[in-house]
Amino acid sequence: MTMARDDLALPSLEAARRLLGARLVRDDRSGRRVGRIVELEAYIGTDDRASHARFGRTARNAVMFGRPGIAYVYLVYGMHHCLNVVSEPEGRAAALLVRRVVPLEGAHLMREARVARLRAARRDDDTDRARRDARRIAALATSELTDGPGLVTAAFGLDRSWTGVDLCDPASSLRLEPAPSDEPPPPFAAGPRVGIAYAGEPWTSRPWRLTVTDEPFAPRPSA
DNA sequence: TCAAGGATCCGCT
DNA sequence: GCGGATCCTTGAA
Repeated sequence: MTMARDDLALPSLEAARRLLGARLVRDDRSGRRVGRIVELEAYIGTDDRASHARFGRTARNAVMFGRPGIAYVYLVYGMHHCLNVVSEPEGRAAALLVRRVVPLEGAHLMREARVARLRAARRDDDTDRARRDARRIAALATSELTDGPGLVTAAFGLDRSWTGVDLCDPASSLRLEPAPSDEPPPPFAAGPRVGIAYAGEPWTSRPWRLTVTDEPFAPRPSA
C-alpha cells in the first residue's frame, strides 16, 4: 500500500503532518531500503521567497506546479541532491523537502550507496582517501546514514533523474508508504527552515520545518 | 551570452 | 567553528 495522493493534495503543512512518520521506500533488484520520515520542510506557493517557485514556473520547478505525490529532486551547491514531495492540489506550486529519515531496513545498502556517491564525487583516484571514506562511513551509526537532505539522496541513490517519479504508485521503485496502522501519528515540533537567509523576512522565520520528537536522536527543533 | 549564488556536507583548525 | 567544493539555474544584458 502506498500513501494516498489525497493526503498530499492538502495545504502543505497538513500534508507534511501526514507524511511525518511515513516510510520512504526504495525497492529494486539490489534490495530494499526503508526510512522513517522524521524531518520535513515546506516550500509553499510562489510568494515564498525561499521556494524554487519564487520566480514563477520554469523548466526546473515545473513539477512543483503539477500533481501532488510526484518527486522533485534538484541539485544544490553543485554537488548535493535534495528529494522533495510535491504537495497541494495541482496548479498550486508547493513541495516538502525530505531533510531526514531514520533507516529501518537496508542500512547496508545505504552505506554502500553513501560510499559510491563519494567515489563518484572524487575527481582523482586517490585510493588512500577512498579507503578513509569507506572506513568513515562504516563507522557511522545507522541513524547518521540519512541525517540530512543530501545524505538521504546519497543513501537512497537518488539524483535529478528521479524527478517526476510518482511516489504514490505502488509500481514505482521509489515510493511512500504510510506507517503501520498500529503506530500512532508521531509528536512533532515546528521551527524555522534552514539555509534560507537569502529569502528575508517573514520567510526565514516561518515555522515550516517539522521535526518528529519521539526519535531517540531527534535533533532540536531550533538547531 | 554572462555572472552570481545556492533548500549542503566534509575536512581541517 | 569555518571555508571550500562544484555546477546548474536564473535574471539581466
